[in-house]
Amino acid sequence: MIQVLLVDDHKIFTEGLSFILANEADIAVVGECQNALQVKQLLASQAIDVVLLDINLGQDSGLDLCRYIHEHYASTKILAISMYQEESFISKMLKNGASGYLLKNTGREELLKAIRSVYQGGNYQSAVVTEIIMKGLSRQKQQEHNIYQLRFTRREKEVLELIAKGLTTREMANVLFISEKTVETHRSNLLAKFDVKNVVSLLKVAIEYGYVK
Amino acid sequence: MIQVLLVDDHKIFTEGLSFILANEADIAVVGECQNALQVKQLLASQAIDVVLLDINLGQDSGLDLCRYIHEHYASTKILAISMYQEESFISKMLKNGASGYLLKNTGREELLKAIRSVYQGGNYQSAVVTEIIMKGLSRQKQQEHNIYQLRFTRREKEVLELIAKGLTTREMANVLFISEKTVETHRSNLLAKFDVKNVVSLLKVAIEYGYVK
DNA sequence: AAAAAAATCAGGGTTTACCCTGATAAGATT
DNA sequence: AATCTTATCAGGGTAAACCCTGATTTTTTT
Repeated sequence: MIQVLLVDDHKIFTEGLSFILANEADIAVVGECQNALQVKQLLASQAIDVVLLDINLGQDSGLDLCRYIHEHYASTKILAISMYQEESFISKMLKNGASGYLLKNTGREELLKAIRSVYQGGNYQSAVVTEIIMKGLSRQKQQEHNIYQLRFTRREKEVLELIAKGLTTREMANVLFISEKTVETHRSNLLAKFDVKNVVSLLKVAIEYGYVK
Repeated sequence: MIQVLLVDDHKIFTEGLSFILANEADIAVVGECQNALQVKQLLASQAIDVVLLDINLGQDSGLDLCRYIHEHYASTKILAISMYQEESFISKMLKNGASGYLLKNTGREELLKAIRSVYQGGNYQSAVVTEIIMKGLSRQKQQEHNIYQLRFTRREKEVLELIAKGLTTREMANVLFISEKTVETHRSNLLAKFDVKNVVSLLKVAIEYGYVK
């Protein structure tokens, strides 16, 4: 009997999955969680074989939770579920210990196949996901400037957020207790990293790629 | 028997719903659609009582589809489902003919209640949604400056879009064949209407409220 | 220990954004 | 006919953004 835990902040989704899985003789849903805390508590009290984990857990980070589970419960397999087919998400989840990545637009059959596959120690990626990863890999080789894998320093993130709040250079300098010149440097670096020429474009791209909300 | 149609581009979600609803004696799921075209075709061939409609249909706009259904099949009730609790989304859906709005984090019980309620000609809003709408309404009354009902002139819309593309005043002037001063006037009017003090905030608010994508 | 990355700041410059007042003219509305 | 809205443009100013070069110190990585 495969002990399965469902994790998604959308209750109706986990309930739906629960109904789907209820029909399978070899699968038992032992819990449905809406947030990271619930998951940690449940894992502490009970052995779980497979966790169906949504990346987007509202407040909590599905990524962090994924790593947590993988580190603390090595034998528990994780199947990431997401509606986003961004390559960055997928590769991050896989790096953080997920044995598979499913999109929410996959069907019941594939879900069942994936659960059984990872339970037996294997991996499972849907065809679509595999394709995306492949494309990502080849893209990485070709073009150096990949906006999905930009890395920012602590300060750059802070400045980006303050820019998004509409603060001017002077205001940011006051908030961060650094000189205006330093703020300008960080902003300038951000513009270069995003390959844009003014803050308006910066903000737009940053929102578009989820770096700020 | 309530004839229900499920519309969501995430197959696994509609399948989950389908399983949930299968247990109810008075409800029959007569179809699951992943896009607008499928919905239109199915509606043309079959009478539907209630459509569970996700706002986010990938390519297609759930909003437009909502209006389409409401206009062409007046007796068909629409229950909007979304993971977003933005007041703008909710009110837009309700304006476009939805009889109710559910968040994806509502449970099975509430879903069933909502379906039966709208089927009988009523409306249904979950407590959370009601609260959000109320807040929105009271906000409208209190503060005269209601960002949701701002009206823009043709030029203002054009300038806003160009700003969002990151163009400078000069570039906009060239594109629109008007003087820089005129562009400045339009931009200035936009800043005033949105009640912000620079283009960065302008863009952010405009994106937030759906005036630009 | 050495190298790389990150954070800090400055001078000095150009460009763009932003603000205010004021004005004209065409088109829509009442 | 009178009014309102929209679109157009100008002068003249301040503030902010943006660019380039160059530099020091701290932190992190190798």
